Amino acid sequence: MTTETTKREQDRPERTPSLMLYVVKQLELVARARLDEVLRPAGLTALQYTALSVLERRPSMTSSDLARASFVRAQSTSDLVATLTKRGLIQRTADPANRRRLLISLTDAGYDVLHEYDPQVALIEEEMLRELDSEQREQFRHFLLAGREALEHH
Amino acid sequence: MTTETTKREQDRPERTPSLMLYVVKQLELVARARLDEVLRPAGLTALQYTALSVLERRPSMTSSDLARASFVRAQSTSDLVATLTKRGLIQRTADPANRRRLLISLTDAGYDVLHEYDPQVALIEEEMLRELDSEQREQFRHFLLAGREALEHH
DNA sequence: CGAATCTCAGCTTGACTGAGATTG
DNA sequence: CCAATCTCAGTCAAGCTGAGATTC
Repeated sequence: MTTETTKREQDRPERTPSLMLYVVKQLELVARARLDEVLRPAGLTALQYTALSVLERRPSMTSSDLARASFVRAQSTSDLVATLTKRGLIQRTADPANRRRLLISLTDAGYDVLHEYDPQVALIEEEMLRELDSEQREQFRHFLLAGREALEHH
Repeated sequence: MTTETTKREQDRPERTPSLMLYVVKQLELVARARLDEVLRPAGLTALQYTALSVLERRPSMTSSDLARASFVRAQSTSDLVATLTKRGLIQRTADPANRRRLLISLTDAGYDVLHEYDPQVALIEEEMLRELDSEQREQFRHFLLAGREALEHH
């Protein structure tokens, strides 16, 4: 037991208010839990749903592109891509200009399942922003994007 | 090949600007990557560091409390607690008032390693908030906390 | 040859579920 | 008896590294 050597409370300096880094993490945790809950009937995880919506926004990505957009290694997306391909939600076709690239795109089924959940996902988003007027929402978005930009470039 | 049945771009409605839910996730991803990078020399993950700082803020938690604070099951923290205990960063002592509760607290070593990284963690935080003045930082914090609150209570 | 991409194999972390023991 | 806690065992998801093949 090391109790004898434990600093007493009053020997320890006060800690600053909880880090915003930590609050960001908590918000993401709660949001993902809510997303998973809504998507469970479709047999989709929040990660898979996010991948589909990234693909819709930026069609004709390779899995490497998808990985970079998600800040992970290219190898890590292979299971994800395999699963979504097997379920017929995405399709891969060789890039005619560069045969080592396999371009991924949404199938109609992928497009449909993605938008089937739009209303419920929008509801979660709306709930998160409930207290905020439209000006505050724009500020919030700006703060989040600025933080991401600032940390992204090493 | 399902190319024949793929909807053409112009048949698909425009998608709304990217979800804030998604931007929150990206910010968290980048921030965690930066934290892991800084903590690597200490052999600590961002998760472990976060657990230590939660424990400092709210001493004498049980692993169940810690789990609740992190929105995970109590069983999921067992490896984390075991690892930190083995490394001598936390200690567990029976609650005299309730012998089935094992109270977790930081050891001096845990306290020291936690604060050894304060400056570097504060730098990441500062970098994330670089563009924001103090009023904006308060707003940002408020937005994050309000979002967490709103989503938390189902 | 070098850089980028894709694939395969194996590993690690951190969640999860379920069952059982103990305590209040 | 019930609820909460802790522990153990097994599973699963999603990252990682490393190696090898292919293509530009």
